[in-house]
Amino acid sequence: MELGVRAGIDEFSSSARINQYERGKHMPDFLTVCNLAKVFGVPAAYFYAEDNYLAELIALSGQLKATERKALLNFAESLIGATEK
Amino acid sequence: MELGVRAGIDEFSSSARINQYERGKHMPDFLTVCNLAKVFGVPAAYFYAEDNYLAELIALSGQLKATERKALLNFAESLIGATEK
DNA sequence: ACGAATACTAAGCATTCCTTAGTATCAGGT
DNA sequence: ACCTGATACTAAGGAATGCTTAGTATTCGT
Repeated sequence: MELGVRAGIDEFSSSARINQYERGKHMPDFLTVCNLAKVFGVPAAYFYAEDNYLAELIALSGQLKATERKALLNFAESLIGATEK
Repeated sequence: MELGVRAGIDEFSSSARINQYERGKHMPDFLTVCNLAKVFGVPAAYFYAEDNYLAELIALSGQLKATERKALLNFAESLIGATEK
């Protein structure tokens, strides 16, 4: 199952490119990252998260409806408020 | 006060580069994004957020301690669980 | 109004990614 | 076991992008 093709990459270069990404030889440009993100059903920012915690949070937030996202944001703000001062 | 210099960019090219980024003529490479993120005190993923909501969430999560981040993640999971099925 | 410092821009250089072509590896059929 | 086709992987060069340089424009303080 060719991942890259589903992200809109030409089928003749998809294999090579995905392999280069996996080996860390190259990073995909931002457009490609966005397309891959669509395939995985996560926000593009997911791929730039510096740890698994943040990655998970971004992935989850991508599944929320607007009202739930606001609730999550409020909760985050309250956590900040609790410790400062 | 030159922003780019604080992100470790050579002072002779900093002005030009920051300007190119602001005008949208170029995108900074990932290393530069990480350095800018440090300056702003946010995770690098912040700059790849597709809307303000997600950007805010990422920024806030960057300020949390480990235990708080877990709490936030749990809350997000509970929001998902509430709507599915 | 002048000078200095900062903002902005264009053009070419340098770097990075993408494409191509080819090799290697593996699974299924015979 | 052998052949075939499909997929995984890699290297090298071409295409695209960002970075540097140099220069112009603008702003700000005096």
